Amino acid sequence: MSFRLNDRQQEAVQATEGPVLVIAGAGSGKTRVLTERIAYLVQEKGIHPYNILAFTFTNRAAREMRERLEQSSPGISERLWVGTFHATGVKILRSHGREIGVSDRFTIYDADDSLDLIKDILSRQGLHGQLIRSPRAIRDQISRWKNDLMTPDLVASGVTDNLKKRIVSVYREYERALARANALDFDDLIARVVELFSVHSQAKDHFARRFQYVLVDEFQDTNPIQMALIDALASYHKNLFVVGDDDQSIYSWRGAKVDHILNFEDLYSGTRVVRLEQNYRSTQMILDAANHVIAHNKGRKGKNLWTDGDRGEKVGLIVSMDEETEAMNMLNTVNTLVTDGHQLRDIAVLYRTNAQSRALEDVLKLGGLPYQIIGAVRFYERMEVRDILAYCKLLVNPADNISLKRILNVPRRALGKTTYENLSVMAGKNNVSIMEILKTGVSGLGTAQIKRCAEFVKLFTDLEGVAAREEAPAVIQAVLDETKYRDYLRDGFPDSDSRVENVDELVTAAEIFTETSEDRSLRAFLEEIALVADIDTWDEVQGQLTLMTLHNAKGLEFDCVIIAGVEEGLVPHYNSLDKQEDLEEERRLFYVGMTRARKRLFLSYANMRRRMGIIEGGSPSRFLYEVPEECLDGSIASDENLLFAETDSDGTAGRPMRFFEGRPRAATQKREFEDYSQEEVYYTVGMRVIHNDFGKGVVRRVEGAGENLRVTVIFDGGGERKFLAHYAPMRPMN
DNA sequence: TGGTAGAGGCTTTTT
DNA sequence: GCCTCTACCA
Repeated sequence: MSFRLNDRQQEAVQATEGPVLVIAGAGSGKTRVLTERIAYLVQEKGIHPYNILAFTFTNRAAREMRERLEQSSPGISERLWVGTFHATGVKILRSHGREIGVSDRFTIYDADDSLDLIKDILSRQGLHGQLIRSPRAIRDQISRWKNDLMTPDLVASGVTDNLKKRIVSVYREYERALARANALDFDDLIARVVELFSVHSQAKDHFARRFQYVLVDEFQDTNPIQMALIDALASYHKNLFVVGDDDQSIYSWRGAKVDHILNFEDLYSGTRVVRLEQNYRSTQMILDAANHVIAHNKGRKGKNLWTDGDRGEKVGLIVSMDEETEAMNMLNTVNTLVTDGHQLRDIAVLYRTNAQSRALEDVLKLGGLPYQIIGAVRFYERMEVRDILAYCKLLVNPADNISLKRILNVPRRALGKTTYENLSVMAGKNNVSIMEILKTGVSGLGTAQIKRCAEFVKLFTDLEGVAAREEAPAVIQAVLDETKYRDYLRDGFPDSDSRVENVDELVTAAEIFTETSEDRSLRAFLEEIALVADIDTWDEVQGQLTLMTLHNAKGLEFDCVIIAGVEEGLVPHYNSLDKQEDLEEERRLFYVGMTRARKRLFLSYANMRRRMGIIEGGSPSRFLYEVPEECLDGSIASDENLLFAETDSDGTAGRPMRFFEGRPRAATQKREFEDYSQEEVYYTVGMRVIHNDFGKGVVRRVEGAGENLRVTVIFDGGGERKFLAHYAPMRPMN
């Protein structure tokens, strides 16, 4: 990037008063604008950092902004509030939560804790298995309601069907259980602040007056509850500065609304709009490719990125037979790039789903290439780490029934399911926590159980003593020692070595935490790790290849980017084929991936892929065809039988828009498929077919082989059906 | 209560 | 294809 700000950037930095909307294209220097603006406010306008609040999307982005500010103006970041919505919510609730009945010792439930709680409620209500939706789906529904500011009462008023009613009752009970356990879930960290502000205007006034300037990064990915928080905080001074790019909105599934950015000017009158379209990151070739792809979206403000830098090399195309071959081809590509003088740490492989990392990982291990995966199996989600953390959470907040449930019988102490259920019922009857029941004396159980419970209470009270005296690392160490947890791992798990390593790693993490934090308590440590995302721990300094999802890559950039699995079914994903909005979000996701690249971009797809254990035929993503041919190095499926046809003339998005005539793969790529029977490749995803009973349709999935070859078809007349291809009166259309 | 085998779900993305 | 949960038996 050039040293001086360009005129647009300058304008954004200096437009300090009133609402400002910055439409910042990928690579247009928005992070720089944000930090320069804060520095400008402090240095030129004499604003105290205490009066400035900035929201970032990740903790990592917050840390980076702090570091940059420290470089240009030392000391500035100390009293400044920069953080994610969630971290900021926690801060506010710790100091003011009491006013709405939130104790300052509340526990944060992450997504898995929430899930455990929902399962607990379902089994208590005897609903397990009765609700069509899985606990996971119920959790996600509840989360969406919360993010839309819908309380159980509000939801209930509009619900008539029985299934929904039952889900609402789970929602209601979920909220009660959270309150009883003195716990807040992720969504509460924001929602409860909004509640606080609406119930206690003094609290709202306090913060609204304090924050003279509010800045929001990645504004396109804010959801209604976050918007409500922003609006409240900026309500007094009205100096709201938001930066975003509607083309990079990729979190609608988390409740984010692009409308917030599209309608910002209507929401805040007198908004000044600044557009940043000059790109300082990528070559013109990469920008051309990306611009053409995103131009296919209808719901956007429209922009065109340009650079006065190099034209650059064409976008590489990697075509492979299956995912293993794809992985090997990518390894080769990476090796070539390294030979060309690129560093491993400047190369990233991006993919749509975490599951795709597996094949890659295997090959990279074989190839001896150092790599780091962001987000595959999260450290803090590992079973053994969660066990120890459950002990810790319980020590900080004994009312946390879900954590108690997790560890009551871990390691084994003969306090199993039945005992837990009995205790749970007793606690419910007396309206106290399960720990309370345990401590005040258990009745109605056998003498053996009563004795075991007493032993558990003794163990826990001892640990409480340690927790009262010691800092986080010592407490965790005590938990490990006194529960003999390492022995439990060694005795019962074949892979105990890495598990023991993980719990030791947790102690190390706590030690590192105490070295850098003022508050060294266990509570502070738990709070810190509850909010870390995988991307926050990413270490870009090491000489390693980086692997991550397209979502995780938001806000990052690399010299070289390889996007894997650019296929129908992955990008765009199966679950997003049916609705136009979903499809456009997939396109934005692909666009985000493309625009991460500074110098070299590679797009890769495979003709076959194993998905959930089943081999499926894949076809190149429709998005690939949206990249201009002159930008591509190589051509997509050099297959003469490949036909181009738009099947969505009626506006129904979601049907693959291209199809193969006849049996292209079997006929022309026979050599590659010698190992497979012809039937396996006879139907391909995206192929047009005609069925005697149901008429015309499009193949959505192909699974199995031979007589078991199953084909899922979406029919033009609506409806999706699965057939055994061998027996169904169906054939490909010509 | 604990162990095991089999069933069933899952894999879209995450603070 | 893998992981988690459940049901059933010891």
